[in-house]
Amino acid sequence: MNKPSPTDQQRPYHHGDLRSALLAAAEKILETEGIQALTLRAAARAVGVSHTAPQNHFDDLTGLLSELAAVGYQRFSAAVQAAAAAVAGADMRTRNRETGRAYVRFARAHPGLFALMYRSERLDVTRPALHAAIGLARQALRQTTPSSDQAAAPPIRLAAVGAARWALVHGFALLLIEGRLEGLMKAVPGGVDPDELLDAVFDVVRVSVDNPDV
Amino acid sequence: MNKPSPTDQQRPYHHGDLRSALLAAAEKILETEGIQALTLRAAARAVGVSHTAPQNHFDDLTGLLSELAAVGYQRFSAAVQAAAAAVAGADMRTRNRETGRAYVRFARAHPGLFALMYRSERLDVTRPALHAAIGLARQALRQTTPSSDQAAAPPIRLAAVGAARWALVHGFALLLIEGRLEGLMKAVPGGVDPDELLDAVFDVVRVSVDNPDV
DNA sequence: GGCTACATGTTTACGCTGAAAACATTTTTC
DNA sequence: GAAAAATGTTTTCAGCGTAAACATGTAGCC
Repeated sequence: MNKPSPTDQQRPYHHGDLRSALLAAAEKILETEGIQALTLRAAARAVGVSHTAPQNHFDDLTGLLSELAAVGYQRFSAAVQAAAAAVAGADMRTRNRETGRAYVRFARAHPGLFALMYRSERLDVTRPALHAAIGLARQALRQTTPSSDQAAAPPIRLAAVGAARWALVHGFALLLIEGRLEGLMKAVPGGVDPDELLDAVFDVVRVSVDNPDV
Repeated sequence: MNKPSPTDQQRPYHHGDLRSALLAAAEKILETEGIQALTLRAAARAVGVSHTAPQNHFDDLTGLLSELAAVGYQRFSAAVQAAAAAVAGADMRTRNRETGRAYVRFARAHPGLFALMYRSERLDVTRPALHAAIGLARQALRQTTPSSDQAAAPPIRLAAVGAARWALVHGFALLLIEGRLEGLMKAVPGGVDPDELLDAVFDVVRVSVDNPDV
């Protein structure tokens, strides 16, 4: 009805790349204002589009969050893989430490995104993009624990090694970004930063299929 | 205005113990329908009270969630402490394993509550009840890692031991209740249940201030 | 070139939610 | 026994997710 006035010629009816713009805006909101502020309408507002426009690209809020999580998993996989590649020749202990560092580094750099990625109640894992991205991440992580040196251990022990490494790093990352390690870190005379603490954790932990303990 | 008719004499104007009733209803909703269904109004409906009545006891939604989390921390502390007490005489490795089992057992028994307890964006940690309950839990966990045998190790190593144990068990619990360990568990021929996997994790992990590795 | 299908945005509308404000009913306190 | 406080209710408002109807631009097809 309204013909475009000279001042709003800038904005054509079609955005051009609304999907990407919405994802970028959503990530920004997630990292600056928290996940409770990340709404469909807020993302639409940030891009300057009507509040139902996102539905065309993501169906509903779960869709937007899932696609955003998929982006997160892709970046996460790339980061882990790059870290693993950088120490490809080293022994397994070094490789695991380096990928663990990358894991925690990612969580610290994108705390909101990382938390979203592991908040399954808001995600739809059957979405193709998310499903694929999670598979990619799984693959990136698994390649770092090939246990090529300890081939024929009991399967449950191999599974336990994988679970232990994952749990250790994942738990550390989550506790860290939730601020739960603050007390522990401040209790050390002189203070410790997260990187130092993580290194110390690696120094203090041994994960092996042939653990001599019982 | 309306005098009570014979049929609703049952419900006096004052509930009697609305606060407790709301907390119980909230927990039930949390565990059966998930955290996104846990609203002030839903809790009020479940108890059969006006939708603003909860405000008198919890101010707002953050208040309700925080008080519920406090209840969770209290129960959690009791469970961990009971587990520790049951093996009070044993060596440290046994004590840590047993408290770790209790940690994971609690998370599995109350997955919604456990997730809420570590979802800080919805909680107000300055609430006295929650603050106190978290302190209690910290204390219950700390008493299991006194490292009485390794007294004079570098402080950062002691901190790392605590962080490592916590991260390992916490990460395991979270990955487990989010279903992220399903693949790992199914990959083991014959199948594994979470308890077995956790035991295997403990078998495979060694945490010590004097780790000989480097 | 023109016409039709489709993709992409907008407007409108509805029910749910959190929350504040004004009010009603008990209980407690002095 | 009256005043004050605690506890519930009713009313109201704005923000949210989502569906439906509609508008506008794009792309394929003849």
